Amino acid sequence: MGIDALDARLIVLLAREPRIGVQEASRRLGVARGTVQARLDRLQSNGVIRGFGPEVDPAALGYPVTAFATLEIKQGQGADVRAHLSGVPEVLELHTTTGHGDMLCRLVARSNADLQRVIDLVVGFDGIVRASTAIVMENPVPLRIIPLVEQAAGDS
Amino acid sequence: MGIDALDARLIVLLAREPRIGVQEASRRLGVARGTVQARLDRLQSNGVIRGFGPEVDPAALGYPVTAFATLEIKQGQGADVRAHLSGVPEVLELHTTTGHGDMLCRLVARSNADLQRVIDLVVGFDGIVRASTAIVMENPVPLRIIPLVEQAAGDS
DNA sequence: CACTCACTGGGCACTATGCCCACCAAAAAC
DNA sequence: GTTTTTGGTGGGCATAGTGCCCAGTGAGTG
Repeated sequence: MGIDALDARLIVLLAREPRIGVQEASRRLGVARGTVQARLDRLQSNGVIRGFGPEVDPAALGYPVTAFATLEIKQGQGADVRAHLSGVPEVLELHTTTGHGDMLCRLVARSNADLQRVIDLVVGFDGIVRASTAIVMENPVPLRIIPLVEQAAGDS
Repeated sequence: MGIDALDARLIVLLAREPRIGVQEASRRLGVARGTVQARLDRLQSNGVIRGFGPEVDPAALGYPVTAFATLEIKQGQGADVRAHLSGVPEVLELHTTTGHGDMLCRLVARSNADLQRVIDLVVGFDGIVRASTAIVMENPVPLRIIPLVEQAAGDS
């Protein structure tokens, strides 16, 4: 576990220009193609790189509203709630957490009005005691990984 | 704006097996290669597909702890706080929200102990009045988009 | 009816891929 | 101090995919 500077440069390069292939990457990094191939294989079998799936923008799909909901769960109902929420397409991710709530989930909706429908879908379930929702207004830092990769490479 | 069933099948296919190319995709979908190419181009220029960057697992980088922090900001300090947080690599994303807090950010750390360091980094800034942190224990629903894509295709 | 638009199926040159190999240097093991 | 791994280099190879072109067709629209 751990990553060196070349790994980091490779990941950053792929993050910035995903369309380039192994050949082009080897040229940009100034190393042999075989090296890039070996690094990529290792990073993927390591699990550092999970895959290269398409990044889909919910807004472009017609779901421009994002919200985070903190849920409080009735004791022992965790599994049922998980199953229920995983069946709701508008629930993009779900975490169980410490702290005031028991779960935190990310929601999307077609509009603020539609968010009401989604929230009703989410909390309209027996195991959920209470929900508090925060609507996202701006997203000054979109989900990113590059700075972390660079830091992980720097002090490893 | 909107997506049809073929678009959805293409996105789902790419999400499940990102390594396949246009050729293979056209075979799987039973359409001509040119069609897949045209659809892909359209989805990308639409912004529906933002890109195909590598999905990096912070845990595999040595950051297995994830947390969400709700921040309360001093009036008029929003911009400064944004700039400060975007300079912290462990801040993976940042949103401004309605509700009790003013901002919500996703953090990662090397350990629970290290999380203390990260939180100090984050809140050790003038504009931040208060922070409450929820540590993620489990992630029953990892960030996903497929169900939403399928729904968007179904009722469009 | 004419027109546009998306899809088809084919062809083309070019390039990348996956997979070999021998060779080399630095680090690790003995 | 010598031997063995390990990781990188640079090259070659057949296969396959890419980007890009075209003419033809069928559906939907004005």
